[in-house]
Amino acid sequence: MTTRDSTRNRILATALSLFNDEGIAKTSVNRIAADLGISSGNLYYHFKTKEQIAEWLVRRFQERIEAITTTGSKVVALDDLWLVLHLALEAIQQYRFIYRDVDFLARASPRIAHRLQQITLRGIAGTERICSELAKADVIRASNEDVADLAVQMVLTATCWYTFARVWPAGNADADPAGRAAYHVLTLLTPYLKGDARLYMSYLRSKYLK
Amino acid sequence: MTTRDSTRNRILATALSLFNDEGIAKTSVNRIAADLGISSGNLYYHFKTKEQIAEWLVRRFQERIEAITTTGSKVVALDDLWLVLHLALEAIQQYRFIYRDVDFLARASPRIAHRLQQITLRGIAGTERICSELAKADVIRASNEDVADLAVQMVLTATCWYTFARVWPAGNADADPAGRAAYHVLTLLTPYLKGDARLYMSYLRSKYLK
DNA sequence: GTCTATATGCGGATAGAC
DNA sequence: GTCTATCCGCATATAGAC
Repeated sequence: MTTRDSTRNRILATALSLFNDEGIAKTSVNRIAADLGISSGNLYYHFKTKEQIAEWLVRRFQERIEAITTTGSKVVALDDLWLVLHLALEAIQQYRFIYRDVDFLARASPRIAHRLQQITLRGIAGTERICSELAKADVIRASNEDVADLAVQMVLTATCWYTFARVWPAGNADADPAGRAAYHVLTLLTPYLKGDARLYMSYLRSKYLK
Repeated sequence: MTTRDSTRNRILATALSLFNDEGIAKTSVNRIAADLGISSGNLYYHFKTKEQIAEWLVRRFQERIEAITTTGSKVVALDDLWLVLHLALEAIQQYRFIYRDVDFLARASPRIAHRLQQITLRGIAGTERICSELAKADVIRASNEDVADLAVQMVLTATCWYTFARVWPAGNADADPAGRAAYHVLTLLTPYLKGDARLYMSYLRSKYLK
């Protein structure tokens, strides 16, 4: 690993942290450099613009999300969905600036906008696949149409959760935010659940709603 | 009406339009003044800061939303919910900068953050009331717990819809965006619907999904 | 109420030395 | 690769004339 790679990564790490904590709009390139202890001239050597930094972070997020949603393991129980959801929501939380500042990002660069749309479409497709496997495994009872609607709703909830939590006081204070978020996404399945899957949901409810 | 009020209102109108079109972060006070054809000095006479402009817009939004959700008319059919939803989503669309830049706004001022939380809580409470009336009227079959979850999901979807549509290609291109959004919120009720309410949903589906 | 003029500072970005 | 120095432009905000 060359020194150059290392600095690049440290820039990305510091930027991610600042973007998450202060918001992209309020984070200046100078600030990133200062926090990292390097000169802004040096930073500009590695990234020509702030948008370029953001784009690389989005790219990393995409890789991570797609690694999660394309694991081809079989889905036969609610727990399998729970795991995937949890991993995805952890990633979303670690890169939470993305969905908090979606509008800013999409405006800043058409390439980022396109990448975000890709992520959404693949997320919905992956979720749809998982749900229809759950239907096949008799965990839920749902038509193809139901499953399609469900997948959209689940992805919407997952991606918007941390933003929504900001305006819903009951939604944030929590030791395990990703778990709480995953619970809320799973709640969408409630009316479709069959048999013991209902019991599992009750267990999750008791765990996440005090 | 004095001249002062008129200018104030024109500032708010221009600011709203620019916030919606360009985003708050990218809209400078100078730009608002320029678009309006007044000097920035004049604008500062009316509003000390950009946040103050935003706060007044949020206040107006709140008044409008609360006027919608506190209309005490009886809810006996899906159509009653449809109307309320449509009005709320039209308001959300007209003030769409609010939920697009929620994070920015909440950071900019604790008072705005608090106001947004108020709006959310009252929105959820109002939605819950409507849903339980629908249950009483036998339009849907849902427990109190179901209704509580449902209300949160509906408000989340309604408030985040226009943001989500930005990353979901299938969600935006539409002649009647508020109608489309309302349809998606109503979809959450699908599994709970009884009897002819199902037919009504089918009708909406055919109308909004081509 | 409204304007012009201006102070002040910060963020983005580059040049050139080491 | 990294630093220092620096330029440019824009945004916020104020002072004072009309």
